[in-house]
This record gives sequence, structure tokens and C-alpha cells, in this order.
Amino acid sequence: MADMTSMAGGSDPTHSPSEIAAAWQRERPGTPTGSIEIVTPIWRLAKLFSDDRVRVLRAAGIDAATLDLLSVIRRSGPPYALSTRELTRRTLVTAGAISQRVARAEREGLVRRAPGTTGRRTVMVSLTDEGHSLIERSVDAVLGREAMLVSGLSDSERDLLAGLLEKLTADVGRRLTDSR
Amino acid sequence: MADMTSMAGGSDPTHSPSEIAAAWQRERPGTPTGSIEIVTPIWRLAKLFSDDRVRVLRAAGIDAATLDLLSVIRRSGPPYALSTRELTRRTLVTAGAISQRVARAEREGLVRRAPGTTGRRTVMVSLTDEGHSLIERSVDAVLGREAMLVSGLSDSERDLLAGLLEKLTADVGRRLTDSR
DNA sequence: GCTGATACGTTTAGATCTAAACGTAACCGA
DNA sequence: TCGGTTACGTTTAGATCTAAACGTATCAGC
Repeated sequence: MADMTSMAGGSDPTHSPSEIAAAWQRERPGTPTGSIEIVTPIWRLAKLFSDDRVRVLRAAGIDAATLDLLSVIRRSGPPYALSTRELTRRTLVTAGAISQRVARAEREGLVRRAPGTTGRRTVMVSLTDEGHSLIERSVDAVLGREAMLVSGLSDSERDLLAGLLEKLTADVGRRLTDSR
Repeated sequence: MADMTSMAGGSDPTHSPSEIAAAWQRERPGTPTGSIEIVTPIWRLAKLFSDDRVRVLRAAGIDAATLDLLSVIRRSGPPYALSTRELTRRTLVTAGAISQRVARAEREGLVRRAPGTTGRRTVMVSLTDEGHSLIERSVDAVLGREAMLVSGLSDSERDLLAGLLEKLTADVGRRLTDSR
């Protein structure tokens, strides 16, 4: 996927989204700046969460890509095994990246690869004991930390925000599929 | 910055945030899943916007990193010049990345580097005519496209969401600085 | 059974980022 | 004025991603 490092249209963390929109209006009256107050904070928040997670995980001896891999397998429930195909579907990266991530995790003894029984030449990736205990140790740390970060919102604010974000996600997804 | 490709804790685009939280509760009762319905959609939306922008820009003959660079300079107003230092501050990437981006854009004739007059060995990066016209052509395309993507929200919903996002951004930023 | 089409996973080439090392220029206290 | 410190920009090494090429196994229709 494209990374999060380019957000022209309003990334500037030294100015608020509304200041950025105002700057465009001053420089180019009529510029369609209506989306900036939505898109810019989303990008900034994604970066804040991402960077913080990297820091937290470094202390736990695991990187974000590996956590992502192990998490998806772990929360799929017993027998803690998913095909490469399914891992790709449930992640935001390409099949090539999954292949590389699995190879790394396998080298570190966190997962195991085995041919699937259900035809179609699938490869099942499963957690080793070590992988299982690593994810158990990491999940609460990461999610607990994030819960702390968002704790400035009241319960009703949080629910309201979650609802709006879900609506927007569905909406954007629909418009993207329509336009292709 | 860390890219947007790892979002353990809930990236899975085949399940809604609430389904992911429910899966954790089923597998590990007591897991602190309160943040998932906020963080997960933020990550997903960042990726949706990012990927779409890449597609739009490919058609316009410019990449997202270059758009980011030219945008910041363009909206700073005449004389359309910023120091490398300032570019780093107003962007979400490191100084090294800025240096490389500027070098690329300079190679393509979009910007020019010149020693700054105000001491401290600064390098001023300014738009060439070609860079200026490229950004003029691209900005409306990108921002117009994004305005369309978020147009499913009513005006009041949009303002409400923008307000909550701004509050959350400030809040998370504060907690991050406090905890370090 | 064949055979072509398709699905699936891996590999490779290339892009671009970060972190850290570096090289200098500018500033500052004595 | 001088020497050390700091600010600033660039370079380099390493990590990891994407897109595309590949190789092979499986399936579907005849």
C-alpha cells in the first residue's frame, strides 16, 4: 500500500486543518477545501497511533508487521491457522508482503508453514507456542496503550465518533467501487 | 515515519471494527478493546484516501510525495520558498526524506535550491514555473476528488466529525508529550 | 484422461522511507 | 578572538513495501 508519508492537501502538523484550508483560500480562492478538515486529522492520527505503536512494540521485542500477522491468526481462534490467501485478505498489504512477513516470522520461530488439506495448493500458517505466547504478551500492551490515548473522549463522544467513522468508511468504500 | 501497513489490533478489512473487538472478547475475555472502533477505521480511511490519491495523481503525472512538497511551498504564498528545515517541520517525514524529495523534484525541474540569506546556513527551496503550474493543475483534482469521497456526510455530520477529530488529535498529542 | 484456464504462493527489481553518521557553517561564552 | 557547541542539510546503510514476473498445482469442460 501507499504509505502514510504523503498527505499533500494538508499534512502540515504546525497548522490546524482549518488554518490549512484558510491558506488555500487565501492563495487560491475557490479551491475545494471542504475535505481537508476530515482527511488531514485522519492522516495525522494514523501517524500518531502508528509511531506510538512502533515505540511500544520495540520495548516488547516485536515489530508492527509481525504483531499484525500474529494478531490476525490469534483472534481467528483455534486451531490458530490461516492460509496465506486469507492473511492477505485480512490485512492491508499485498500477497508478496505477506509472503515475506511469514518468512521472517518463521525464521524467528513464531509461525510454522504447512501444506493445507483443502486442495487448491494452499499454505496454512499457524502459530508456534512461542508465537502464541508472544502475541499474548503484546496485545494487552498495545490495546491498553491505545485505550489510554483515546481516553480523553467521553463515552458518548467515543460512540458518536465511532459511528461517524464507520459511516464514512462505508460511504467512501461505496464511492470508490462505484467509480471504477 | 512508520508506514500504514501494519495495524494489528484491527486492520482486517473483511470485518467491521465491532466484529474485530468481539473476536478478541471471544478469544481473550477482558482484552482492552475500547479503542478498536476508533483506531481501526482511522487506519482504514487513511489507506483508502492514500491509495485513491496515488491513482488520481498517477493520471496527473505527479507522485504523492512530490505533490506534498509542492503543496506546502505553494500554499505558503509568495515568494513560494521555504527552507529545508521548515519543509521538514510542515511535513510528516524526516529531514533525510525531505532532502531526497527535494533532490528528485529538482532533477525534474520542479523546484530550485538556493542558499538562504538569513544566516544559519539554510537552503531555500522554491518553485520553478514548471513546478508552480504542475501544482496548480493537481490541487483541484486531488481536493475535488476527496470532497466527492466525503460527500456522503451531511454538512452537520461533517462539522461534527471534524470537531471530534480535532479534539482527539489535540488530546492524543497531549498524552503523547506527557508520557515522554 | 487431457488441456487450457485459473488460483495461489513466492521471488525479484525497484522505490522510498527511517535512523544514524557526517560535514560544515554559524553562534556563543569566556 | 577562539574553541566548543549547536543547527542544518546531506549521505548512507538497511528495512520493507509494491508491482509484476514466475512456477506450479488444481480445476473444469470436453
